[in-house]
Amino acid sequence: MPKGTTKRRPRTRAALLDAALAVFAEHGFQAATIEQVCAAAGFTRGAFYSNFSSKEELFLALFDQHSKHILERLDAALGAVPAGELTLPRLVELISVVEPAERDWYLVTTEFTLHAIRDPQAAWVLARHDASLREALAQGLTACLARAGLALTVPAEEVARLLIALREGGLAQSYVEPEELPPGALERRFLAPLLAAVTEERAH
Amino acid sequence: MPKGTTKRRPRTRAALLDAALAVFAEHGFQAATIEQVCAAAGFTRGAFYSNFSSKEELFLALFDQHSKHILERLDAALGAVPAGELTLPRLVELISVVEPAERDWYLVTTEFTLHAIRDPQAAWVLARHDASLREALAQGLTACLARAGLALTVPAEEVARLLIALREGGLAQSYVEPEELPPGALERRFLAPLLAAVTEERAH
DNA sequence: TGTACATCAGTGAACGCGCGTTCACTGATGTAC
DNA sequence: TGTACATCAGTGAACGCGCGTTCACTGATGTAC
Repeated sequence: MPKGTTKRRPRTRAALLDAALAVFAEHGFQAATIEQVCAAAGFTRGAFYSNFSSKEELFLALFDQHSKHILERLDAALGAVPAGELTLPRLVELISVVEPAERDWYLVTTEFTLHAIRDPQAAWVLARHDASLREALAQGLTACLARAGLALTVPAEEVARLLIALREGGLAQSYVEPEELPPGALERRFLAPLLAAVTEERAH
Repeated sequence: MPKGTTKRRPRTRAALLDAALAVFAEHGFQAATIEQVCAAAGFTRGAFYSNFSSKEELFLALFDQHSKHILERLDAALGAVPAGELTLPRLVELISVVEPAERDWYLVTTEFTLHAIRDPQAAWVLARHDASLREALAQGLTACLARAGLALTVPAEEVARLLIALREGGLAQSYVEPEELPPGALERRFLAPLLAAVTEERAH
């Protein structure tokens, strides 16, 4: 007689989350129906309510999953560069990378941001995530620049804010007209002069 | 016997648009109901369908109104600076201004952007607006810098893209946590070094 | 300036559909023996 | 290794409410005389 959750459970939940990402990205949170999510995952609506208490909770869970994912990826990317080989152009390239899957996440997380601007509780959740993302980015950036013999002349966290704003704002333009502005192009063009403007040679 | 439209018509339409901005900003396009818009404007739903063919059309009309408004404001702002008095700090301040009403517009136009990323027809509408905004910004910026004795070293239109990305991305962060990052703060901090990095003294 | 009347503008009840959520049930899982 | 059975997981029909849209009607507008 099963006591806790069975092996199926986490797989079903994961399938629903994957499906939700795709469906929310295609239709938006409000317009997307639970039926669509369940159909995409190969389940019925009952299965959904067995795993999530509401559509809203699904949205939160999806955001939460992304939060963890993006932090891991950032740590991996900024940490995995061989110490000697880090030049400014390589750092720029590192920051400018936009994966294809990013589009769906952009759509969902931007919608979550709008939700957060309207709803204090969601704002708190988003703010906490943003803060840890900024911190990780600030630390990683500082460390990377140090390895390239450079130091920031303004607080790292504010530079992190700038980079995030540039990425988000750039992606908005890119996804509306992908041929006009490929994702990451704005960073590739402006990041080097921009970082140069807020760094100096480090005395060691 | 009235032949064309009466005086009431445009006033009703304007009232509905004003109400729609407020209601869409508060609840989002999908969650907002036509009943809410009509109530806020002081009309019944019938009046709405007498002026707009659908909720979608209202959204488009609202975006269209904003497009015109923002272009006018940009022209006014960049054009109205006394020729002699334009310094880089003043230009930065000019670009960094964020009006209180901007928040509602940010919510509605960002939602429209997400819509446009999903829908080619909306994308076309948005792209046309963005293009004229970029052009106006590029021209205005070039002219302003010229008056300050400076010239851009990269295409003005790409700098315009950068400024727009920075503003949109910055506003997203500001509106989630207004106390942490006041609207326009990112521009005020980074615009001067950034512009300095992409301009040079003009030989004349 | 007033009045009649054709047209325009807005009213509000009704329709109908779609979707979030519930619930009684069936099948799957996995432990105990 | 098999089997019984308690619990867990997912099924799918039904509910009910809310909202976009329609439409027959009433009141407002403004021109003609």
